[in-house]
Amino acid sequence: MLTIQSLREEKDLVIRALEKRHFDAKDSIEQILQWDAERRATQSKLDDALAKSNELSREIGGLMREGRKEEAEAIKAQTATYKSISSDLKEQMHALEGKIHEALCHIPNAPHDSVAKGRNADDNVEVFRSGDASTLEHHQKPHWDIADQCGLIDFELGAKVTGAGFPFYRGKGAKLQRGLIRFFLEKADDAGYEEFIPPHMINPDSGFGTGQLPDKEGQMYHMADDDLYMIPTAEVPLTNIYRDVVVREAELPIKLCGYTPCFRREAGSYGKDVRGLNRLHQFDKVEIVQFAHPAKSYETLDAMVEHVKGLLEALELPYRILRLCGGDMGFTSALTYDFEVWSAAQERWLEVSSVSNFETYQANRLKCRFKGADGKSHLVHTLNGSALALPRIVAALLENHQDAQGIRIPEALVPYCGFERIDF
RNA sequence: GGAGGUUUGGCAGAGUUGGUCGAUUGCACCGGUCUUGAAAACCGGCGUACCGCAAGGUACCGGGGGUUCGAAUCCCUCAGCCUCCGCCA
Repeated sequence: MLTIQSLREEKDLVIRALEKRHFDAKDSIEQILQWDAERRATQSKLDDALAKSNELSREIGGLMREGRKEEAEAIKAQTATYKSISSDLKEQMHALEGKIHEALCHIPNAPHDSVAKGRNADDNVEVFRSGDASTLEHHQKPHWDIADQCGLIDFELGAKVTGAGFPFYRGKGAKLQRGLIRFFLEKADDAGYEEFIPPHMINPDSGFGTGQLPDKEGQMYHMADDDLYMIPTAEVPLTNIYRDVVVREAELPIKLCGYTPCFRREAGSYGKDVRGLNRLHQFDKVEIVQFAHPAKSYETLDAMVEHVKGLLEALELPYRILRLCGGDMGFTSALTYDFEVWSAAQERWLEVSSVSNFETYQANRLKCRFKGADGKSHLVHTLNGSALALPRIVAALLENHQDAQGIRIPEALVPYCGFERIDF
């Protein structure tokens, strides 16, 4: 969430930035600042009342030690008024803090200067394109037909055992999956990201830390008995490693990566969006996460974008990079680049990665700070990106690299898969 | 799942017959003296957050709640860790 300091210091800037999301924050920010002023005034009064009763208690302590019981009793009588004053003030404080917190939670991150205003995906700005995004003239089969014909992925079996959106990968389909995961992890390792295998369930505190809660509660699978959520992305456990942690400035940037399955309820999706591998309830992803110095986080973002580009180049897939407009950006992000690969048979772009800088928005919730040269604590900037999400990559590989006889595995991937082709 | 123990500042570790305890001490860390430099020794400093222009004040001894004029110290509750038993890949 936004820091109260940023609202105090640069309210107008924040309001103007949020307009790019078509989010009118003016009233709620004014309200928050008013509550904040009340809160501070209340705290002063509360502190005074507590100071007074602490003082009386010390006096009583002194008198009791000296055995002057009656005098002590007399002072005791005075404490009652301060006690009721301070308990009233405490209540007011908590109420105000609660309201401020609640209101802050409902304001999305302020977009970076470079973010366009825009309403939806149509207003995203294409900043880079690579490869030939044309339609295949012959043998163009959508990936679900190929997956079925070659026995790579069994959607019906998944539907029987679990439900729609939980496919089985089998044979070369499973090996391709495993090969891609290894390929992505090795590349992340080469780039200096430390590998983690995190838990696949998280508690509510972690969900709050990265911003899934309370905003996206309905998108996660929830285990009611234990109050745990299935992770929607490795971002959540990886980023929460540094919840309530003060790091040394010299440690930054901290680079983590991890492979996990991801679980999403995808409530409200339908039609061609969910056909085949386009949208699943469980999918595999390698995620990269960085904790960066605020002065350097946009360099870091650029480096992460370059890393993802390198992966897509190696897989020889046509892709483009979009800078998301205000209206299409996630709630917690300040700047997001989406990567989309071309699906030759579907003739559409499929999102395979989203690389974002959250600036201090997550760090403020996480309370992840570093001690600066000035001796003071500062919030870090957090960033993350998919590198990469598997299903749509598999879809694009199957569709774009098909010929009359089958599928060609890109050279870079062959050592990880152990085969060069998948024959029809 | 059952029984017992435990949870204190970056780490280690005092303090639990409630009363100048936000907390002894050691290590680590920072500054200084000494030294050509370093080590050692000695001296000083050293938790976090909030309120306040400041002086200063308030809160925090796993989380939450309670008793009390007053709680790290007592009670309840939840969680983590350790030991034993049970169950189990």
